[in-house]
Amino acid sequence: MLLEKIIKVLVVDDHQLIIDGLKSLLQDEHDIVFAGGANTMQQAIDFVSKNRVEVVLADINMPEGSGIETTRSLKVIQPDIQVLALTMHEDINMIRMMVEAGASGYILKRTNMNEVLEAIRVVAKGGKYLGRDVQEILLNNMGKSTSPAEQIVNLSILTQREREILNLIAKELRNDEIAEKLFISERTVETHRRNIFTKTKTKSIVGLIKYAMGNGMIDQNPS
Amino acid sequence: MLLEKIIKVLVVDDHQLIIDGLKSLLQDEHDIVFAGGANTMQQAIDFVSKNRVEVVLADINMPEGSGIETTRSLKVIQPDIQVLALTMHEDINMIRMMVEAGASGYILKRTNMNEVLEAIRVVAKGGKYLGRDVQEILLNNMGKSTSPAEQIVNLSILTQREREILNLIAKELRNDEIAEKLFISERTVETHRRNIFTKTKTKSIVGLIKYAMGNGMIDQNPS
DNA sequence: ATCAATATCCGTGGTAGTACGTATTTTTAT
DNA sequence: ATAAAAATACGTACTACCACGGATATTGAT
Repeated sequence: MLLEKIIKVLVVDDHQLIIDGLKSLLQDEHDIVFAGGANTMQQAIDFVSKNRVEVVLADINMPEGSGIETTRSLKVIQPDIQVLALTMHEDINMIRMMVEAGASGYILKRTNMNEVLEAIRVVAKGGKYLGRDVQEILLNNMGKSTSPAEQIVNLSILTQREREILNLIAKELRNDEIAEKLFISERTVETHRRNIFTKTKTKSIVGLIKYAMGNGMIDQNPS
Repeated sequence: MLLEKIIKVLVVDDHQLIIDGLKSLLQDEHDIVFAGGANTMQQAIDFVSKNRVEVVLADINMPEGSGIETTRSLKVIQPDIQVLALTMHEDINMIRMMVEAGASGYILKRTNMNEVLEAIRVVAKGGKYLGRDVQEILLNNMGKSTSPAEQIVNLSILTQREREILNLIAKELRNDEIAEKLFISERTVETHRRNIFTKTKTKSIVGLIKYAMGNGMIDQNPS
């Protein structure tokens, strides 16, 4: 192509190794350049504030801060930036929410590099890209949830307090221990707990923990 | 160096993207060659049966089959093979178990590529390598568990039945539902459950699910 | 032949979480 | 200024899970 523009890509992933790997892969392409890497959502926001990039290739399952919020922030800073979500988990709701938040594409880590390159080129031109497997998931789950509107609103994000409590639940604290720690009544903890279940559309702790781990909502570290 | 031998490396990871990334990175090194990639433990075993490799760089948190068993199998097929465990999770017990199973090194995905290359070279020479952060974790957790011997024996692996039940627990079935499904008494399920807790050294479902997800013991897929 | 591991089962009692409904205060957004 | 969202709190009844201690049948290894 004649007037091809070089696509500057920022890679966001909490695993440095993956950044290194993608850097190496992107460097082999003539029309794409690795602009930088970020290990946290905050670093990504900082980078985008100071440097112009066309595409952000971001793992959205990261400990601090959801990919949804970050995507919104990035779009505010640079409205024409294209966010390409990269994730291990094939969560139907997450896909919907990311698209809603302004992501231009969604691909799974199990896809190969060619597809990632294709996706980068498509979104850089302003197009939308959903990985083949993602499309399948979407098709297979058609109608499996209530109307997108209300659902996305509810699911979107837990409040700060709810996050805090979710993390303590994940640390295996009992309700009474959480109550003591936060200087609130055990009843309040119960209420928060119920709201967390409702918002995450989970019905048991098992489901909640899987959801939370899958969405990087809790720190894996024992501490 | 003069008589440097080329190190052939097999990369095992369920995410094709990571294999692609590591391939690209390894290709830049003069003394290392990317021999192949495998997406499952079985593929890895097949590959090693047919091809000679010096080092297996493997993500041990994969859905089907634990990294421990696979490491043992690989060492049986090619006793002088060096297994380098690569993982996201910094689980003290997993580290112990992998080392016990014959792994030559253990590094976290959040380390950078230089360390990975260093690790590959060290283990290829027959040395042992533990990532800096892994060493820290080991130091910080000194004495936090009982004598290694008994612990590893107990922890090693769940029985088939226990795995089965663990998976049903992870699917959010209640004890009575599991009992019904497996045509056994609810009491039996409770007993298995107790044994699973004991073996995994977890004390609550929350801990158990985190452990199981971290060690790839359960299928993430909803199905 | 015997031991260890696995898988099965029971009782009894205790505890933590769950469902449901309701309500007040504080903060935030318009 | 007013409405909506968030955080706080209570009661009552119910259920699932957990702790403990025991028991038996089956299998496989030595």
